[in-house]
Amino acid sequence: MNPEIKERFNAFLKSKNLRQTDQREVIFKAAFATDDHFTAEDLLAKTKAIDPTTSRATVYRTISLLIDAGLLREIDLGGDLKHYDPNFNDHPNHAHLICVDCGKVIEFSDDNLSVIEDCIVRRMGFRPSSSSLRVEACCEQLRQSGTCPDLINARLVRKKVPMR
Amino acid sequence: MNPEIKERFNAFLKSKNLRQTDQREVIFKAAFATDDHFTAEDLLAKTKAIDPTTSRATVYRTISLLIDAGLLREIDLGGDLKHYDPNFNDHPNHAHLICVDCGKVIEFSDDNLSVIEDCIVRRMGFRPSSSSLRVEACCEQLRQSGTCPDLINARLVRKKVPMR
DNA sequence: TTGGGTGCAAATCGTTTGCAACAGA
DNA sequence: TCTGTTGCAAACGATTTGCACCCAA
Repeated sequence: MNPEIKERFNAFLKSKNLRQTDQREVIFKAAFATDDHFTAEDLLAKTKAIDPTTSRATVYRTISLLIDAGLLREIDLGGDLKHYDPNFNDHPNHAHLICVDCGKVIEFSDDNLSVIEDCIVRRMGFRPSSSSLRVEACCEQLRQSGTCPDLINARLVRKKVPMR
Repeated sequence: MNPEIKERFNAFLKSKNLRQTDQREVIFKAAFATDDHFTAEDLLAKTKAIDPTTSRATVYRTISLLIDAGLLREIDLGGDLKHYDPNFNDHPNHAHLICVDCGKVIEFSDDNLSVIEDCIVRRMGFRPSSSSLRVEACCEQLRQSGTCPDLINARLVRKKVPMR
């Protein structure tokens, strides 16, 4: 995990006169240990694996802090739960492709796409500040062979496949 | 309002052995009277304006039906409430630009964008089925003149500006 | 010391559901 | 008639909040 992110969190806390607590430390670690996205409940579980005494309320409150600090982003994976993505620090403009067959989530980014999007928005008289793209798609493997390796997990679990 | 959409709804109901009821009629009318997007609560209000006896439960149930029928799409406007967009029938690939200053929502679509997106996803081995793009941006007018005509409505109300 | 932080449990709020009465086909 | 449909109120589930106690600075 990129140590610079932790620096930024500490700086953010200081700038707002907020405190560096053990709980915030643990939740931060849990959130950025991998670049997997997660729900609030996922993060509570990851956190409790490190320190079982951490409360759900504090996890929610810390998620808000991390978002305010610009370190975490809420992403729309199309389900009913909110998902959070800790990977925008390393890949600022990535989008999400969701396999409608197995629920796999694949991150991708493309400069041509970013540039075109930027142009269109500017031509409309705006200055882009953030964008979020989600594509749902079927995998060719399933289409051709009638099966998909991850089909068992379909819909319920949205597994992440990291960027390149 | 495009009368063909109503046909499609009726055909959908028939195909599923579902019934054409007065409530579904009224809710449908309320949803497609304009091409404005709405929340469930918005739709309940629009519906009650026509027939005050319609219940919240039926509105929610009918929204699900309209989505299953492919006539209505859930869209992500970034807030906490789910929004629904009845305008994908006339503009199948449109995206949403949200002004971070006044909350205005502007629909747009662009063929270059659609094509590039399609190419990228296919190159990754998938066949695209649906995509959702939301861009947040600041309006130049605010940046230059320090004011924006709709600033008063900032954040809370997300007003819609229709396509072209 | 002191103002922010925490855990707990209760409250909130959008959405779903069980059920008895109702109504298309 | 036979099912699907409705309204109501209760249930649900994710998230937020009030509060008394706790602790970083």
